[in-house]
Amino acid sequence: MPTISDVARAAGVSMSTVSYVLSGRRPISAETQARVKAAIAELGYHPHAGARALASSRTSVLALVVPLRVDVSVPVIMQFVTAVVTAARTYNHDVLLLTKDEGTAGLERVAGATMVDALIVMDVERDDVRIPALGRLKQPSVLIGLPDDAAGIACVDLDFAATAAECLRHLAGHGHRRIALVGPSPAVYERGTTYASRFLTGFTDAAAELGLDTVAHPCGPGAAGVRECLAEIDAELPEVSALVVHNEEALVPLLEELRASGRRVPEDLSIVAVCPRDVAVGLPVRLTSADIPAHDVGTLAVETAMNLLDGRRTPGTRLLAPTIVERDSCSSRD
Amino acid sequence: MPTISDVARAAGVSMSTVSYVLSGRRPISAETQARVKAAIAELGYHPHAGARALASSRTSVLALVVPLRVDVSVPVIMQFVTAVVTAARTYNHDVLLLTKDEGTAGLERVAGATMVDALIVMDVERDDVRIPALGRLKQPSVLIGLPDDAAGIACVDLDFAATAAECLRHLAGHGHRRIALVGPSPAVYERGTTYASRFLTGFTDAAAELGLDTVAHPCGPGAAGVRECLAEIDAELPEVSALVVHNEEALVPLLEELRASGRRVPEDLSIVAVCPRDVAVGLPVRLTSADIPAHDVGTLAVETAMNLLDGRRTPGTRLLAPTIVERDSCSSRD
DNA sequence: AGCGGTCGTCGAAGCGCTTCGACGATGGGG
DNA sequence: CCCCATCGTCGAAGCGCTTCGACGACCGCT
Repeated sequence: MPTISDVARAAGVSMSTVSYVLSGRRPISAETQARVKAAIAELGYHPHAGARALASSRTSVLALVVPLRVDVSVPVIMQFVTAVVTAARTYNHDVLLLTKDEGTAGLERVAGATMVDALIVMDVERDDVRIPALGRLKQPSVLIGLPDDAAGIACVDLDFAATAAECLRHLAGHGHRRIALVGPSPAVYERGTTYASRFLTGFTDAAAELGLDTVAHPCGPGAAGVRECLAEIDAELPEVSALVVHNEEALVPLLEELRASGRRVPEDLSIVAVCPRDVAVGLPVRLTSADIPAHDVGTLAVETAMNLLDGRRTPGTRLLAPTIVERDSCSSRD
Repeated sequence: MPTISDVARAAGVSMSTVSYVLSGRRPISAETQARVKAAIAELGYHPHAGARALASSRTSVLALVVPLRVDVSVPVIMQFVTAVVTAARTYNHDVLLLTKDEGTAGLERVAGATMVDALIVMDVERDDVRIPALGRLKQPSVLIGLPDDAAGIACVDLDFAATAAECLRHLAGHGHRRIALVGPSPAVYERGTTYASRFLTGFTDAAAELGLDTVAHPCGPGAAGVRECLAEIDAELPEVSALVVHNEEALVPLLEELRASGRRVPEDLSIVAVCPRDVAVGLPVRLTSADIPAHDVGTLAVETAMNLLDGRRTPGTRLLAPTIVERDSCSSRD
């Protein structure tokens, strides 16, 4: 492995000159640059990450904390992950993958050891113990999600309250007045994952504002969860004409259950789903959906982290506006 | 951030003593150890990863290369990833996440910069360009998968040929003689992902050996792919009584399509699927399946990497034996 | 002609850790 | 009783890089 001084010797310059060519932090003449770059290419030189980190106290690595045990759909998580990794690479950063189950210790380990420049944390809860821990680190962090007390922390997420309102507005625009929310699994609410409650609040508020008759129910896993949820909805809101489904896992069994019980979508029941586009179009009925912009959120999280690293002040919380895409699961009533 | 010399001063010993307490590479008296550990705890000392890497040329980081664009099911990939991350932590290592689309450059970057101690590479293809590149690195690597020429490289995977044979044996044991393989998407074959061809070869060989009538077809994405695949199977092998499905993505639309066309599982058609357990039990019909042991494979990959790092010789290729779990999708004929 | 200011480059001082050789202090064997 | 191991600890030399201060050379002014 050649070192920077091998390169310097080969190019007939000093180590510092090589370093400045690489970092661009001081002006170097075109000819010198060319000679240095040639030497680098010829020797196949790669700067040693550890040495660089030691001397500069920057690592070019981002930590990404992902949930391991999940009630939220795996493909969605993976979309966030790939968005973050891809975006990080555009800033010449790599991504160190931590799992949520390491809790606070994992954060402290990688931050304390100066393994990363910044942290991006997914799946934050209402009153997440990791938040105070993050505050104590010397590295900046960005949350994907929105805890109760987001003071002083950068947060990025979809605006779930607005999304719920938009779903209702869309259905109301098609003449629906009796609408039910099929929510995430009860476990998600209990854990205090705030996107669930933000969506629910948005749903309830918009329903009141629009003068709609609504009920909301969490929906447990599997066909059994779906059946139970539907039964409760039917009992509490007879002649419901539309469903807002904020639960990806429930989508397949839900459509199956409706089909089995002879209710056609959208003729008998309209559906607006909250899910990534590819899920919406991959089902037997192409669902009208509010997109979960995992890619945008992940990218924005990385950008925010980079701004923080550059000492730029950033808005504390960034909530992305919802987008509804009309497909085949929504009919009009009048 | 306290450094090792702060700790040394606080404990009244030299830096090297602190270092030896931490690494255990030289004997240190119990009293001294206690004093040092107390100082470490009190100061909240964390060794600086970069400095450590520079001095010792070991990073305690593993690179994991995952496929980004996938025809293989995302949850399965995620299972490998979590297995690798979890196993790595038991060896006090962290995981740097690379995506396959960076190709050879990504490997060379992290290896050249000494960011990682070893590499674990998923989704290797028949004649993967990354294999020669891996050979050139100074770090060892472990493949999850099996290329054509696995000489000199550590590989870990499920024994797909044996798995196929086992599936056929299971069905033959239930009296089935006319059996079709629903394979991965054509794209998977074209890309040269060898698990597909290994499975196919195992299927064909075992069919001959058992004297079965079989056909094999790849199965494109979505409901359309399934329909086409089934049509071809029915045309080429009338009165087929069982399906071996080696394609997770096809499972949902396949069951849907069978239901829609009035074929009951398992009364009219038996199915053995190749997929992780949770997928097999999460469908309308609980499928008899050959397990994809993502967790075991991931763990074994990490163990292999650690052995390699310790200079231990390891068997070049480790293929895990299949396990078939009987559920509700297989009926007997006689 | 003399002065200040860029520009391009160099030298050297660390960054925080590991590890090698050395060295007193014990202890056991001949 | 002496010698040689062994044990526990220390000092110092790097590991490969960044960065700060310095310093000629050269420019355009006055």
